[in-house]
Amino acid sequence: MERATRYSKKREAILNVIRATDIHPSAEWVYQKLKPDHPDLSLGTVYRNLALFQRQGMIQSVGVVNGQERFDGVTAPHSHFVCRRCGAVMDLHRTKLDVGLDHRVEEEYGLSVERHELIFYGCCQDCLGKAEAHKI
Amino acid sequence: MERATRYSKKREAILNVIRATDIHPSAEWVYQKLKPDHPDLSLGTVYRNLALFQRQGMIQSVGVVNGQERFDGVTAPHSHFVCRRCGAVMDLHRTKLDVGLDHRVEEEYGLSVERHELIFYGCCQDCLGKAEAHKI
DNA sequence: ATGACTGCAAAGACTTTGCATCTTT
DNA sequence: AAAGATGCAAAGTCTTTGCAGTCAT
Repeated sequence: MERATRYSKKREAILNVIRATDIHPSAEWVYQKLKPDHPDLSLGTVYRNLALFQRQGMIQSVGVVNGQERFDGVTAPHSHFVCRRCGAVMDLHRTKLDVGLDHRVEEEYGLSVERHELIFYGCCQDCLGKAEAHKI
Repeated sequence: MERATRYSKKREAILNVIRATDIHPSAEWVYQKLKPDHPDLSLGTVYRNLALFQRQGMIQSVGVVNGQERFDGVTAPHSHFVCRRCGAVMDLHRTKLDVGLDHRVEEEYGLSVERHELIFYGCCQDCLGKAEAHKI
């Protein structure tokens, strides 16, 4: 059983920052974002709370991009796109996956499936534009 | 342009090891597997060659599981299952994804899509069994 | 007061890299 | 001989953790 959690101003702030952005931030990004308003915040606290939020199911990991784990405050199922050039992670809310897919995989392979991730890799619009500009 | 690559006994061995298994090994696993036959192999060489194989498109990363990057010698599109308990990564060859998906995402979002990954997370059969045995 | 939360800094884990040496061509 | 490949070990990144002090209940 997870021990009781008390209120904490910094914990609240960390969750708010994650929920207020759609860039799927890393721990470091959250830390930098909060530093101005919480000068005494430490990176360890960010990591500890990210881990807590994950255990509680309030946020999810989108995976590791360029060595840094990226998080998503939206836990409803949706797909992601990862730019291999700049590391941007974006939501693809319009790309729906079959709702029964998890269950079908369970049946077919005899596994217990909790969730799935559909991730597209490529080059984002920004980077495509920059690459183009560079060539000219 | 990638500089020319010469033959190397160890490089060949590394690729063979990856191609001979379906466990989606980590660098460390490849290293340990080769150590008996190549006592003077170094982990750095494994990393360097894994990076090379990736650039050449001979292997692909399946992502980072429990802190370690995992690789797949099969580059043809297929889905994966990751056990959150033991970290096992397995192929789901029977779970096909729409072939035109990449292209449709490109059109819909104005991105350049190279490939996608569909990964299921849950508990594998082995771990389900162990959990069951533990309860009794 | 109790026990959770945090800052700080050290430790850990994985990966990358510089350099001298060995191999391939 | 020239240039790539490797071993070794140091360095680099990101993340976790121990401990003493602080804060919520």
